Amino acid sequence: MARRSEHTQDEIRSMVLNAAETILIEDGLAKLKVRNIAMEIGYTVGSIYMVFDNMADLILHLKARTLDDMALHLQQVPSNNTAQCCLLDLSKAYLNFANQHFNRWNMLFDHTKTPESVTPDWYKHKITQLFRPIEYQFERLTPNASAEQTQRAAQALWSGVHGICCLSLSGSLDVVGVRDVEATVVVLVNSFVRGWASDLP
Amino acid sequence: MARRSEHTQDEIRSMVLNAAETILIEDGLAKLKVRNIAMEIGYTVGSIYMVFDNMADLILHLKARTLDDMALHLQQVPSNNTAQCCLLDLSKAYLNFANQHFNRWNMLFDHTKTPESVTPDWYKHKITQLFRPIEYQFERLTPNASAEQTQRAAQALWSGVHGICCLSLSGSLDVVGVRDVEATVVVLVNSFVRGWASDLP
DNA sequence: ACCTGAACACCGTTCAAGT
DNA sequence: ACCTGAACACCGTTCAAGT
Repeated sequence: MARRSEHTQDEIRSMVLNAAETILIEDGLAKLKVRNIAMEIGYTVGSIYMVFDNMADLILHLKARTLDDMALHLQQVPSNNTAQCCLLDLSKAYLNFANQHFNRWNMLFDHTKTPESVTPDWYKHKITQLFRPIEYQFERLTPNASAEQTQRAAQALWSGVHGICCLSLSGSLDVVGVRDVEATVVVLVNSFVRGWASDLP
Repeated sequence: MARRSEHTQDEIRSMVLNAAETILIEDGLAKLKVRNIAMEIGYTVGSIYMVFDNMADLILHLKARTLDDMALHLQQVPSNNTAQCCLLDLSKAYLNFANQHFNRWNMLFDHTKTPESVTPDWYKHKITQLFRPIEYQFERLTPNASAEQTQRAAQALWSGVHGICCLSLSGSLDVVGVRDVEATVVVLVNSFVRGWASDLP
């Protein structure tokens, strides 16, 4: 046994990542097991621990990929409209992404698989970057606001949009479909933006 | 062995529930195991399956308890102030509860332990009731709004507050402490309420 | 050096067997 | 009827042993 050398370590690493992502998308995070992945790529469980520290490490990289895809998704939203309109579109785009890539989006907020381990800085940086488009629109909306105020507004609204997606798509809320969720998001964004702008110079 | 009859089924049931809650509070949901609970109450694992269908069933009842406690916590917020002030206080109370009972609050939004099983109606009803105080304040704020509009506003704001707690307390956001989170919540509530009220008659 | 696969510790759940 | 505890299936992780 052993010593096949059919693939480089880097190749195996991306094979693992791809197989894991496919399982995640199709069956959800709960169904993602080392033995599944190993089976899928034609290696044994031990091989996976050659290229990833453990399951938590693997999942962290799956999360990173998802954050990257989400960032791309948000970057495709036109930013030259009115600020309020852009914020609406960004929020709808977020809801859209969460809905279309439900299992991957859901994974982002599952903290059970990685208990109390410190999230690396490069991962936190990706999250920060995700807030940039929203912050940019708030800078356009209220140019005289301080950087701190802008950042807080972006955090408040973006977290708010996330919260609606969170409660709605997870079925905690009694909302019918995605259109219904979108209507709630629209109410949040419009009211918030109007209220925020009316207070700032 | 067996046939001790030291406790009735109902007694065992509440012993299980209490022991589980203690473990949950002290060590978090990830550390809650059947064998832990059995050890704690001086019975064996099999006994737990006499009084609960399975772990998911037990956790559901832990969630229900937490929702009840949260409802009590929110009911203690004075409701005779201005609507905006009351909504602020309610939001702060929610943040407060999430912070003080972090492990129990966190459990409410962990869907990994109970995969795709239908949430019973009595549980959904508890969630609906949790939105009542917020809806009530929106009724006071904009008396001419339709019931549907009021409900949507309550859902938008309350989900928003939850989203901030969610991202902040879980460390996804780069916020320093609870005071910082509260400031973000204040921004959300104030802006939203002002924007909402300015649009409705 | 690379990879295997058996082994380990630890889960939730079941159920024949005792009293 | 109540409760036990051994057994089962299934996890993530490790590591001595092969090539």
